[in-house]
Formats: sequence, structure tokens, C-alpha cells
Amino acid sequence: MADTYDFRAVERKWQERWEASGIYATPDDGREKYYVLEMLPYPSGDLHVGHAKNYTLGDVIARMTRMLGYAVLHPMGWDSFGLPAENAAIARGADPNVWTRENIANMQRQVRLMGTSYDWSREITTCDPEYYRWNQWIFLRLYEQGLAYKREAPVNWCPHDQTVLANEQVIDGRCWRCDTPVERRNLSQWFLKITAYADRLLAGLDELEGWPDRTKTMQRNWIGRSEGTQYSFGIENTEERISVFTTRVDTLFGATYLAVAPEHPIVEQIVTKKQAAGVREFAQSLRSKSELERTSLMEKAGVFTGAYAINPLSHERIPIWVTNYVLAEYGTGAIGGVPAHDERDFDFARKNGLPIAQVIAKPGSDITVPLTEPYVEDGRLIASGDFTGMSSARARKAITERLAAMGIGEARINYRFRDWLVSRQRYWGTPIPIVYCSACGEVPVPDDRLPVVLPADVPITGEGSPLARDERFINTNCPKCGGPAKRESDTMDTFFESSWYYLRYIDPRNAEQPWDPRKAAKWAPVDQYIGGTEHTVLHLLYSRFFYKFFHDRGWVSGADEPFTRLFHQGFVLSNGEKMSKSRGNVVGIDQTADTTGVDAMRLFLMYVTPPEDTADWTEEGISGRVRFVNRVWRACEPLTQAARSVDVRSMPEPDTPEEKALLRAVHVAAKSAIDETRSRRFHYNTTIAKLDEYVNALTGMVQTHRESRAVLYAVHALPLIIAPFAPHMAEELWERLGHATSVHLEPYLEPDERALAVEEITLVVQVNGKIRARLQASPGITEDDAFRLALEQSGVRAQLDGKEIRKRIFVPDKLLNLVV
RNA sequence: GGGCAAGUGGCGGAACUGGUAGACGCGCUGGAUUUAGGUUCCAGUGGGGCAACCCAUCAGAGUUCGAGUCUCUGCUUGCCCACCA
Repeated sequence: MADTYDFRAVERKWQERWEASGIYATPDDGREKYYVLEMLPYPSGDLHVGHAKNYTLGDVIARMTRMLGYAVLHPMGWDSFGLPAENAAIARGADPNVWTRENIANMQRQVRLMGTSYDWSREITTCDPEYYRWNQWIFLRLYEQGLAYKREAPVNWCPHDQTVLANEQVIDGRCWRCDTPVERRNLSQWFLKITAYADRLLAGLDELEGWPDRTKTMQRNWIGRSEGTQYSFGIENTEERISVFTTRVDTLFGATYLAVAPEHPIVEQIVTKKQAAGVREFAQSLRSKSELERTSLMEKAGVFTGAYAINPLSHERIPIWVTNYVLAEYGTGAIGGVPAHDERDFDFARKNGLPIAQVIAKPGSDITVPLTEPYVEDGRLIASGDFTGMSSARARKAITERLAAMGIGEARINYRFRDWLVSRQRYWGTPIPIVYCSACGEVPVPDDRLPVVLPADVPITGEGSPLARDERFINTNCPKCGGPAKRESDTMDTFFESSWYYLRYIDPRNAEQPWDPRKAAKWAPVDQYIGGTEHTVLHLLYSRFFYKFFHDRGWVSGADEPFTRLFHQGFVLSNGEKMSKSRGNVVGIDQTADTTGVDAMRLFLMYVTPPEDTADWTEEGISGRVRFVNRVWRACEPLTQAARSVDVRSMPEPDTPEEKALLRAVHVAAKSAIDETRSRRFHYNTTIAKLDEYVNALTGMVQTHRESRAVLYAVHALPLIIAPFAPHMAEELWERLGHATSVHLEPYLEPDERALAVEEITLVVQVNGKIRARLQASPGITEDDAFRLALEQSGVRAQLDGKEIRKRIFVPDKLLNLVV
């Protein structure tokens, strides 16, 4: 028996050699490009097998694509700004920079340990001044275009992290990082005008055929486009008007009250003396509540302001209420309450004894019976003045036109999502390159003074903004007038860095610009992006926004979407449970590399489930792949000398059915790997199953057919075929087969039609759809021949039993169905 | 409450376009090798029946010569959104 396979020695040997020889450098020749990218990791510490699944998938795709003849770009870097580094500083006095660099060093080591094929010459680290200077540069370009602006607005404040959050970072009213209920505060903050791209962000989704539908749907819902009408109600005894937005202007005649958000500025002006105390108390009670309490408070409540509005078409006088269910941030912060045709308004009107006036009739019913529940569908208008009798759709148009003619309304599109709040009151991030001068006001830092460097040795306490307290940093001179000025003390949301990093990889050492547009024209966009579902809205939406902006500036060409195809990998459980430090069940990379080997780990992760599904890491499961690795070694290694003489690019003719079957198994496996790659299905679990069959066939023959050309060919082809999955063992066998160059730079094994062809098929014979016989036959057998053979089968004859055959269904090489 | 996805052996899964359900692996059972354990190798492994056969892809209906796959209803699970006017 061959020596047992020493995976530790082999894996270390090849990782060192690949490193030294730089075989994974991105080629820049005439070959077609392919850009494979896994989402930029945050360097939080140790990697576990969950990370390994993500990087293995990307690596298998990169290696397969490389062997299929593409110029593959497969880079790696570190999303290294962010709160964990600061929290480490607060918790144990660590320097965020040192802490981050140590983590990066460790994670980089572990990523290499997984046998990945990254082009490390393109590595980027977002907390490097040479990276974030381009953050600042991009920020200034957005600023010039009016797409970055500062304004005071009610924002989400996390009291634990002591910073504001983007809307996208508030999950169920809680901070996405620390789960603390988020508060509302009125603060002056920097925003990026992502809403200016709303329609293009929506329309672009339709073009993204390589994206999961779920993800596209979630982005559509997040953007939340709704078409409607904005119009205004007059207020009795004043010149003031209140604007409302509605998608159902056809129900206008059914408005029986007007509801406004407590924060609406009009409230102060219109509230009557008598009602003032009650309204103030109501607004106060809401203000002191966290966002979470307010949204989970399903009970609708409100207070009458004492004021009345006038319906612009019916001229009815309706009361104005302050309510908790109208949101200040959406639409105009006020609505016309139509209880008969809206569930929320119905609910509210019932609780507060407000009238319910039906103005839409269900098609086919003329009679108006008192509504027991709101009728929210379209219908035909009743009791609606000139518009009575119209369909809802027609009335929406007609009423909008009437309001427009009166000068008090217009068609309007509203979006649910808000501009992206990008400033953070934290230290470990990119400084926002703006200076405040008492004479010149808000002044952008000129490009030639970038980067605005984040100062070192800043005390971090977790209270307030660290940079705001740092006199060395804050005090500067105005770039315009040279007078004393103050720097912006806020830093950027870390999602800013990750919104464009994939372009920096294309030209990572460019000192003149973030990237050369000519290089981007070649390498962008990313062809295959791989990452978790948690970034469905945040990172993926922001990146799409940035890319469209870059496209508009001419910095990228072609399509205006950054990621042509997107794949969400599933996560990894440990014995059915979520991996966590507190459970003590985290399966680490170092440990796995030492106990089972990296090749076995990679094979297992690709084999256990399709890559999009949740995988379960178990001892038994991984042992199956350890066995496989050893089986391959035992089958191939002893024959590597003998197999040297075989040309792997020229398949031998089989002499026996066994050899034929073996050659077929070889080519079926190769074809599966190629098909899964080209179809972008990536179900390599089925490929590895076919590799099992290949190795099983080979194992059965290596002892008895040592001299067989087919066996030696199968031995020689195996490292070529498993190279993307088990790169170390493949390389070792390849070397022992007498090759001086890397198997990873070889073309993949081309599936041979002769090997894939079968000489005998199994034809299923059914009677009335039930299987009664299986015939061995040559491919291409005719229906008549099949029928004749079928009638000779006793099982078929017994079923026919003299009955009349009414119909014959013949599927060539598959099945014959006789209907009696 | 709304939306989307999914339910196949003891387990992970295969069957991609309606055409041999359960490939491949894990586990389990028996045997061989071994001082023993482990390793390795061989055989078996959805349920029922002596057998011919019958029953099986969450449940029920439908379409079809034929349904794991298509349609409808219900159940279960997972994820996402939840006062967005």
C-alpha cells in the first residue's frame, strides 16, 4: 500500500510554492476577462468554516474559470474601518489601528491557509490613507454635484454606539450592530442623495438577470416607489393649506377627517387654545418613546386639534386630528382620512367616532349597505360630484387633472427610502473632507490636500465624538481664505468604502486617481459576486448607486450595474446549531487545517449541500471527504510513474466495457464541473458525487488493470479534474506525474463526446403509465423495434392480456408507454 | 397581517427541460483483514409481501398516456417586510 497521504506536508509545501511563484497573478493578455469577487470581509479576528465556505466557493469558481481559459481577476482585501476596532479600544485600551492590523495579519494568514488563489498584489485595506483618500475624493465629487449635502433632520440615534445610523441600519427599530432600541434626534448630518437615483436603481433591477429574485424584490420594496397625487386642503379661517399625498385620489370625496403627524409644523399654528394642552401632551408622549415602542404600538390613537380643513372638491368641512399612525418622514406628513376605503383610517375612525362615507362601490353592486369593513379595492365612484360613475382608475386621472387645474395638486411619485445618512460621530473611519470657516462657511478640502489623515493617539471613551475633542485635528486653516477654521469631526459610514472597493482592485496602486477608467473599461463590472443575504439592501444598494454615479461621470463604461451576477451562499452550522463563541462550537480554520486538511474541508463544504443552502458541519460528514482524499491518493499515487507516459489530452480507446465505463466516469465528472460553472448554478455537490463514482471505478481497477492505458489515463486526468476543489493534492499528484508547471495553469479536461456516448440504454416499458419492463437496447432504437421487444416481455404480456392497445407513446432512448 | 421560498429514506442530498424516485455521501447491519480499537476491503440498506407484485416524494383534489416536477386548496417550516397613505 502507498504511504498514507500526508496532507499537512503537502498543503504547506504548495502554499509556500504558490506564494513564491505568484502563479495566481492576474494575466493581462488577450484572453477574455472574468472578475470573481467575494464580499470584502471585516477583519474581526479568526476565520471559521463558515467563512471558508464563502471563500472556497469563490475560489472554485475562480480556479474553474481560469482553467476554462479566462483571464481571471480574483482579489482580496479588508473592510477595516468600523466600530469593533473602537469597541476594542474602549474595552481594553487597544489602539484601533494596531488591533485592526493584527487581525488583518491573522486573517490573511488563514485565508492563504485555505488554499485560495487570490492575486495578493492587489490586496487593499480600507483604513490605509492611500485607500481612504479616494473615499474623500469621491465624496468631494458627490459634493460638487450636489449629491452630498448637510442638513438638519430627524435621524436615528443609537444611544449605545453613540452615533447616528442610516435607515438601512435600523432593523425592527433597533441598531443593526448592538440591537439597542434606536432613538430619534434632530441633528445636522451629512447625506448622500441616493433618492436622486431612485428610478434608475429600480429600472436597473429589471436588467439584472443574474441576481436572485428575492434580492431584487427586497430592493424594490425598500425603494418603495408609489405613484399618486399630492394635493392640498385649505384650513378654515386661515390662508394656510395642508398638503397630503395619496395613491387613491379617487376616494377624495370620502375623506371625513384630516390626519397629521405630531411633528408636522402646521400643528403649532392651527391648534385651538382649547385643544392645545391635549395636543401638546399627546405629541410629548410620543416624542419620549423610542422608535421601537412607537412602531410596535399598533393601537391607533389621536387628538383633535380643534381646527377644520375644507375638502377642495366637495367643500365639506372636516376635522383635523393629530395621530400616531401618520409618519412625519413619509409623503407630506399628513393624509386625508378615508375610513370607508382604507383599513387604517377605518380603524381610527371607529375608535374616535368619526363618520364613514362610502364613495367607491364594488363593481356590480349599486346598493350601498353600511360597511362592516373597509372596501379597499378599486370600483366605481358614488357620491362623488362630477366624478360619480367613473371607474377608480379613470377617476384618479380626472381628479388629479381637476386639482391641477385648480392649482392645488399634481401627480407625484413618492419613494419610501430616504437619502443615505453617511456621517458618523465616531473615530475609526474616513474623515469627511470639509472645513468650516467663519468667513467662507462650508469649504471642501482641495484635492491636492487629500488625504485628510485620521490622527493617531486619540482617546476613545465611547462618549461623544473623539475627533471633535481633538484640538490638533479640529483646528485648521480655511482652504479658501487661509483664516482659522474647524474641520468636520464626523467620519464616514463604513459602507462608503465598500461601495466602490471592487473598482480599486482593478488599479490598486494608482496614486493619481481612484482607478484608471481605461482599466475599468476592461475589468469592470464584477462578473460574479458572492456574499451573504444580509447585504441585500445596504451594501448592494449603495454600490449600485455609486456605480451609476461613476457611470454618469464617465469613470466606468458599459452597463451601469457593478455586479452582473450575484450569488448568496448559505451559512454553516455546527452539529445543527449556530456557531458562536458562547456555545463553544466554532470550528476554526487553523484547527481544521491541522486535523482534517484543507482539501478535505473544501471538498466537504462544496459537497454537503448546494452552496446556497445552509450546511451542517459534523465530524462524520467531514470524515467522508477525508476518506475520499485518501482513496484518491491510494489509487493514483502508486501509478504516477507509470502514468507519466500517458498523454492526458488524448483519450485512449477502451478495450473492455469496464474501461469504457471508467473513461465515461472521467468525462462525466469533468463535464459536470464545467456545466455547473458555465450555468452559474455552482451545484458542485453533484460534481463531487460524480468524482466519487470516478474514483470508485478507478479504485476497483487499479489493482487488477495496472497496465491498462485507460486506467493510467484516468490516473493522469484525476488531478486535472479535482484541481479546483482539492488544489494541493492535485498539484502534488501532477508533479509526481512528471509535470514541471502548475496544474492550476493547465486548461481543464475537455469532455470527449466519444467517452460520454453510451452503447446501451435502458428503455422503460410502461403499460398505462406503470413500469412493466426494462429493455437493454442500442441508442436510437426505433419505436417499432422497441414495441416488438416489449411484446416479448412476460411482464408486459401479462398486463396486455389480449386487451386492445389504444395508444403508444414513445420517447426515444427513454420510454415506451402502451395505453390499453 | 402581507410577500417570497421550501417540504423526497434514519441524516445531508440527487433526479436541471413532466418520462427508471432515492445518484453520491453519512449512518446502520453482516462479513474479511487486524492482538484489539481504528483503518481498509466486500455485501446489504424506503415500506410491505414466499412470490408475481403492491405502496411510497407534507395532506387532499385536478391536468396528463405518464406528476417529486405543472394547477388549485390546506398544513408545516424558513426568510423578508410589517401602520409607507
